[in-house]
Amino acid sequence: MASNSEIALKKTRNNLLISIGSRIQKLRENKGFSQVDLAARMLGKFDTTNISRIESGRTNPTIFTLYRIANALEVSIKELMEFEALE
Amino acid sequence: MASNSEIALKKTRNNLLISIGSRIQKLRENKGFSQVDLAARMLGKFDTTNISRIESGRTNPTIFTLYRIANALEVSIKELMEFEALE
DNA sequence: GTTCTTAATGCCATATATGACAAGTTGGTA
DNA sequence: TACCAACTTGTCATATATGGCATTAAGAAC
Repeated sequence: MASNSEIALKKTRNNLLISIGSRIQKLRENKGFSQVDLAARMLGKFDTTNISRIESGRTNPTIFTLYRIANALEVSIKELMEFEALE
Repeated sequence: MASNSEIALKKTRNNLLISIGSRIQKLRENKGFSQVDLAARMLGKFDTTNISRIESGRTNPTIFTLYRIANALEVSIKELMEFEALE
């Protein structure tokens, strides 16, 4: 069974992932890129499927993935991290 | 066989991971924490083994892991990302 | 109606992050 | 010498990020 702290940790994780996903989506749309555009601009291969999953907070991306996303969006990782945390 | 761009991508990844690992180590040592201390301060479970691997750039941590590390080090994720890029 | 773009979602395979533990190393201190 | 703390490294299992592809849905055009 899941303890209260495990549930709280999962909520913290979900809030983080949703915040970052929203941040990415916002930056992407400000640039006028589609998810396909963004994946195409990234270093190496990256599947549009995963862009969708990251933007909606369904996966927990690695720092290298976020680095490549930031690069494709022409912002620094620091700028990518300027999101408002959900409670 | 690995193409030139695959090799370049791997080098980019390694440089990123080493930069972030060094940044974490520096912040940790400034706080006077051992790796055991840091792992103990993190939300949820985290193994000291993995602290070592992250600090030396041998693994590609997820954003949630970095979030928990930042939290344990009492800095924001943005501050954690203030590292000097290699090369 | 159809067609096109965009995005979401489901499934499967592979690579790897992490958990967990044992063993080795290094530096200090006695 | 021995001991101890901090760290590294190896191995294995499990969870999951990502690659890849098919399908679905919604909206905008025509």
